[in-house]
Amino acid sequence: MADRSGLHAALRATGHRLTRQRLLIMEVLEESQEHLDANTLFSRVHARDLTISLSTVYRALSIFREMGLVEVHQLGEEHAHFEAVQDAPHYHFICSACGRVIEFYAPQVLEAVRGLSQRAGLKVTSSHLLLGGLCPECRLLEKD
Amino acid sequence: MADRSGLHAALRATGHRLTRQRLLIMEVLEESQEHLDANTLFSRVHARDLTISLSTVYRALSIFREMGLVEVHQLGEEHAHFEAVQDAPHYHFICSACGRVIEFYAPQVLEAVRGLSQRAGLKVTSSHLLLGGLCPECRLLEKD
DNA sequence: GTCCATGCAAACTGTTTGCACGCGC
DNA sequence: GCGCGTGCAAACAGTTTGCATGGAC
Repeated sequence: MADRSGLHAALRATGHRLTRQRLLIMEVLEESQEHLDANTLFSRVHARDLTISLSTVYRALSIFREMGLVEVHQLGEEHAHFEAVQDAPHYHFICSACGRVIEFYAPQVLEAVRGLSQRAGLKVTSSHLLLGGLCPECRLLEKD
Repeated sequence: MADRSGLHAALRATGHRLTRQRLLIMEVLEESQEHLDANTLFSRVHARDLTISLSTVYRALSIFREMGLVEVHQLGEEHAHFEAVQDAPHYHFICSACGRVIEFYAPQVLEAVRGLSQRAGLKVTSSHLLLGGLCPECRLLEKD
């Protein structure tokens, strides 16, 4: 999806146009393997294109989300964080001391969810597991 | 905790005072086994005490959270939802069609988290698993 | 040329805060 | 009586929206 033509095709398929701004926003999103909030994403995009506006970033994120290209996470109860979707589903740990976000994989969770959805008759289309606590470093610091 | 003396003791232990407002807010929270957002909670509380204010609700929820009496959930990416803590940890499924929230238990998740935290050296103090999708009813409706 | 996408500023929602008064202890 | 807790209104942060212009197709 990192390539222009892939994004172009995906946009056309959903009735949207490929614009300079949308291309740039998706590029920055994919380059930064982090969970950017709207402001950080905006400043990175703005650094490369001074005319781009914050609302355009929000609007692009909104349609990317509808298209399934971007996921939204509510980390740490504050504002939203965005990331380009990846192949394998993953989850997040956020350190309450330093704020660092650690990604992890947990196939057992997927299995548990699958079993549950069958038993309860649910159709599960998204799953977010968010852990909070202390990361290894902060854990040591707190020891004293 | 539903009783006045329990709340009183818990508040005193953390250097807070028992007020008419805090007692009422906790009562309403415990009566409603739902995930109330601040406005709903406020209106229920307000119905019994016309002088109470929304900021008092927010302030009470804030100290209840610090005290570990109340949990906050970000359901459906909108505003926060609050609920009195329960004995067993549980998780949430939210139907994207009707908005209904279904609680469920999944001990496998706890185990997966425990294994992960040992391996990665994390100290996990909170875990939220939020599933999205279609509930049994809405799933049938969407079939056609 | 058509109509969607953009930039700007203003609106909006959920939540927090400053201040003077009131009440728990 | 001391000092925290309250109500009110104003501030605040993040996000969305109305409108006129610009650009994708």
